[in-house]
Amino acid sequence: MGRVKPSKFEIFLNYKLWLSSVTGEGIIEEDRYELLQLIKERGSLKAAADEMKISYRKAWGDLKKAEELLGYELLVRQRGGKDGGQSQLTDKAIKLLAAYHELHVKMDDAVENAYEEFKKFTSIK
Amino acid sequence: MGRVKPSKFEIFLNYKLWLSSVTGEGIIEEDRYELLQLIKERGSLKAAADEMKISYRKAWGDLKKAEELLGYELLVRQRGGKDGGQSQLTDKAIKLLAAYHELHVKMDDAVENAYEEFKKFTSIK
DNA sequence: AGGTGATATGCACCTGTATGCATATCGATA
DNA sequence: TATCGATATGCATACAGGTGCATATCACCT
Repeated sequence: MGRVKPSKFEIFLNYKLWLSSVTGEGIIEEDRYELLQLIKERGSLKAAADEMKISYRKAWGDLKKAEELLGYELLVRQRGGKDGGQSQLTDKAIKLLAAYHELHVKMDDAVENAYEEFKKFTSIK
Repeated sequence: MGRVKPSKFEIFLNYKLWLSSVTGEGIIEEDRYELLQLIKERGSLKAAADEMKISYRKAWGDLKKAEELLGYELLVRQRGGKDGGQSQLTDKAIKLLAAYHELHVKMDDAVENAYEEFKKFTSIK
């Protein structure tokens, strides 16, 4: 979520950006982006969920739904083995993350600009 | 809520913009903007709520909370009278709406641009 | 072969938010 | 001054999404 605080005013300007299916169901938004990012770093869904302090149950369910909506896999999962298992991002997932990030950066800029406009409003009062 | 559909791809790009208090509590977002807009046109909170198909109870509660967070009134209410009563927007409310709208227009542009970036992603596939 | 720890998934519960319902207040007009 | 319809507000219920818990599966390592 983006956030800007116009000075001298107790109003904050926020925005949320997300990718969705035709039906409007969310695929990737702020939290899922972070979750995927953490999985990429930790190589584990559980570790990522723990870090984000959300239940593994939810993290898993969210990703499953996202994959279902996208029609392709976001994770390469491995069960069993030395450490019990692990998960990595697929190439598509990595590209999707990059695209989302790109979008977010652009939106941040836009909000920053819009903020100027808002300051005018606050000065009119 | 803004929405753009990158062609040839079943993914939609959405965003939501809202003003909030320091604590993050929402003051004005899409729905409340529309509600206020309708009140402006109809001169009635009830009529606006009906039109939006939300309960009067909720509409009323939402506005009350918004006013509370802003620290000033959004509506000039009148109870009783010929038609039972009516509501109009205060000057501040009108300015706030205009400011919000301005922000939204800017964001729409930004999304439109970001959309180009996203198309690149979809072509990589 | 058994232990271990992450992935996989159903289900019951919990909690915050919306909806509905009930009721009070108010004031111009008939 | 009685009526009517919108504003005002409490409260109980309905509902959705998240959390926790339980349980199964899997495969490397000792």
